[in-house]
Amino acid sequence: MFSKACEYGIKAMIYIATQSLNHTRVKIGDVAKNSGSPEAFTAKILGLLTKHNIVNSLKGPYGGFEIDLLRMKQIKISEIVFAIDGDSIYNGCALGLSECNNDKPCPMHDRFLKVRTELKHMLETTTIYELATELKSGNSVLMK
Amino acid sequence: MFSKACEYGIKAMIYIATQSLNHTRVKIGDVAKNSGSPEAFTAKILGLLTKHNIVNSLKGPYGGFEIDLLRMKQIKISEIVFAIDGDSIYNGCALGLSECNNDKPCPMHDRFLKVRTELKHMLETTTIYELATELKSGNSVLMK
DNA sequence: TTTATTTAAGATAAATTTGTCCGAATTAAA
DNA sequence: TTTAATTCGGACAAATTTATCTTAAATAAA
Repeated sequence: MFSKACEYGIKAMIYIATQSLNHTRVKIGDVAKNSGSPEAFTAKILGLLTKHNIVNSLKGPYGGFEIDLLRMKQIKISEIVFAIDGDSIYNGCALGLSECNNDKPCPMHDRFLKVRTELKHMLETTTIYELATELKSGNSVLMK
Repeated sequence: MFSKACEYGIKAMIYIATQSLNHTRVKIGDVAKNSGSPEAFTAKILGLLTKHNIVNSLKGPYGGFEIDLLRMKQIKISEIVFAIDGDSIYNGCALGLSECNNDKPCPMHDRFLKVRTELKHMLETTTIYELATELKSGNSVLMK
């Protein structure tokens, strides 16, 4: 469904958020370790998210990643997915047609639209804050 | 969402079905041309679907691919997806955790389950026959 | 039986995604 | 100002997916 890059990005964001709730800034090594993702690859993805102002980074000693509380309540999972995977998940045709719309739909268009609308709605109404608080309270886990 | 292999497989099946409705057996070249997919790759995927008894093939002159009418009404899109992409789309965790379930859910588990259940239901209730008749009647198109 | 036509199967190649490595830039503290 | 710790950026490498090519096997017709 999502690319690996996207999975790592979301997991990293959730972990950083849980730590930011404690006012703790985290280094990339911590992020990788606590989200069960490869460090160098996760670093690259966080660089991308930093550029998109989805997460905040500071270089040097005592540096690392953080998300401020206000921002954390605004950021929807859809923004992370969009920054990493683009809009293919929202607009791509199920059968890969480059032009697939209500006028000239692929055979699965209508049926697929319903599923995707629900997916989109879910991603657009779920915040990093929600997922982070649920994780923190032990209602979910980040690692297998 | 689906792999390219899966997209090609579904499109090929729909096209073959429209021709089988006319009692016309089709060669791989026709399939590729009329479904807008690469010929050799589509051939390989149809080989896989043939092994799974999802489509019927005949070698030699006047050979090609066909689906009999009865079978066409039984085959669900889910079977094609499963034959090509496996069950990852149904069982894979949104965040890639190897063990993600109700007991130890990833942070997106519940929200994702809802979307996936709908996707699964859609794939399990749509037959090749339905998609082929809709295509044949001009309600949809296979090529951009 | 020979020939032409078709799918089958496996080797190979190209493209994309996933992943690592290393040096540069930044910055806090000594 | 020097040093150490950190992210940043780009080159590189590995793995997977996508795609092609070539030869074999099957089969219908002449």
